[in-house]
Amino acid sequence: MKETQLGSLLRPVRAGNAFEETVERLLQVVKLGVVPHGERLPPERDLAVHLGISRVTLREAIRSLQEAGYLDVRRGRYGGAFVIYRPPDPGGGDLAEAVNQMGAGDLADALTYRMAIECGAAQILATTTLDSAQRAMLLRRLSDVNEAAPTDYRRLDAAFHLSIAELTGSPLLAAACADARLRVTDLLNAIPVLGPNIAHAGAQHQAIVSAILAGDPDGASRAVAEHLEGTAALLRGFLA
Amino acid sequence: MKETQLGSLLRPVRAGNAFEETVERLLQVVKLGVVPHGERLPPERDLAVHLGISRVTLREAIRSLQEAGYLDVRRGRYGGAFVIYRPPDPGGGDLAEAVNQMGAGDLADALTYRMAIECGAAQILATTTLDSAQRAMLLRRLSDVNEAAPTDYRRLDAAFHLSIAELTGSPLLAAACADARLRVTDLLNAIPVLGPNIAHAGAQHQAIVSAILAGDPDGASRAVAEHLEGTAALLRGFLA
DNA sequence: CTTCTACGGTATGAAAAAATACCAATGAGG
DNA sequence: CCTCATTGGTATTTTTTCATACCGTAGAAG
Repeated sequence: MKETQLGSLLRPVRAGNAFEETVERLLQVVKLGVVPHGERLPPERDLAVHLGISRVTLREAIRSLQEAGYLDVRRGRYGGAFVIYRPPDPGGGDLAEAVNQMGAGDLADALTYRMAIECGAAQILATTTLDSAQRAMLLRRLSDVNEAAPTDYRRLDAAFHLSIAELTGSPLLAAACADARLRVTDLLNAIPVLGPNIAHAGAQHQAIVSAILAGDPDGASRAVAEHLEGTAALLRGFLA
Repeated sequence: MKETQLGSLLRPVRAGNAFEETVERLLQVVKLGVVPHGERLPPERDLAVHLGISRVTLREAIRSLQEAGYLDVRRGRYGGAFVIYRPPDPGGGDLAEAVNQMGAGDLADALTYRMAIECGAAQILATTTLDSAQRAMLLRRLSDVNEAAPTDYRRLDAAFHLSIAELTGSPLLAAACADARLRVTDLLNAIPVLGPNIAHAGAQHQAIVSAILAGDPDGASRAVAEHLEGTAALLRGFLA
């Protein structure tokens, strides 16, 4: 009984070594399309500072991503680490395989976590008074994703969801939201991007934004819950 | 515009060195009263495994807490690291000082984060069908905190809040909830535990549990929001 | 076609952290 | 009392990570 609480606090101080964590982080930046195909990552020195690691460790991580075919690293001025990864076929991959690569418990955990974070974020944003720039940003992200080509859909969808957390002004919340999304990226990428689904998701995105702008926390939260429950149910279905 | 999103993902891979993080973690276990006065921490070897660090690093952290007067370490069988820390006077400390030790931005961040996480967790728990053991646990935690002596109040309050996240069954969410609480522990400890406040909080705790058991997500979320908003407003008031 | 400079590439020594093995003390139980 | 299992204490080596300084390259600008 007290053991549960100890477990929540005495969890690992660090997920792995600096190298592995860095590879993972960069990989997700690439897979999420935050730095899209053809673009380059920030210079090594800057990146190392932002990630809070030494340049040596960062370089090891970059090299492993280079060898894995995600990055093209060029030297000289105007050089850098260019993303050559292309998001998987929007037609979808082997979802069952992707789901089973992750443990059943881990999947449920990730889905619950994401649901809580994103509902909470939307709810908070709906209670906040947004200035015009913030409203513009939100609407911009909404139209971006709802007008996206299939190839860019996942990337812009992620950007939209993340924007909600970022607009709350809480870096902690934004980080948690990014983290939650990262845990299901591979699974989402395996789901085909189909017209009807996009249209449905688009309406839900619109509902989320409307509730936020209307200052309706319950509505915003419920809209997010409905939106996420769709994919969550789909993913859970592949556990059996 | 894209810079914000990069910032959310290219944040530091690790908060500090292993030693500092370990000290911080253990300190919060002690301050939160998860291991109460007189009890002992798990054996070093177990602890090191749970925290994912080497025993050497763990021992350095323990020694610094020992020197700081939080722990009494005894050797031999039935020995261990015993907590000798006593929670601060429930009469409250210097709140203004505690608030100003933390940056204004950090405080707002922490409060927003906590609000989102706890609202989300309560909401999710309210949509879950709880078995009898889970209901019993929730009610137990509720009565624990609502019947607590002033000395134990903060500890049992923390346990109650954390239980909500734990009962969702998501370790990630539980960890996030613990983390959110830890960020405001020092501030809460500086707030005097007064009769009227306890009574008020008790009613709110009751409302939260009722909404959860009634399967009312919006109500649960709103109850949590109201509960947290009280202390949040108080803390924010000390920023000026 | 030279220069300038922002980038990646390399080398080296120090520090932090981990892995491993072993020592020492304590106190309950026989 | 003595035993012995469990716990903290110590020492040593290896691996990882960091800090710093410096080298090499490309390509735009002149």
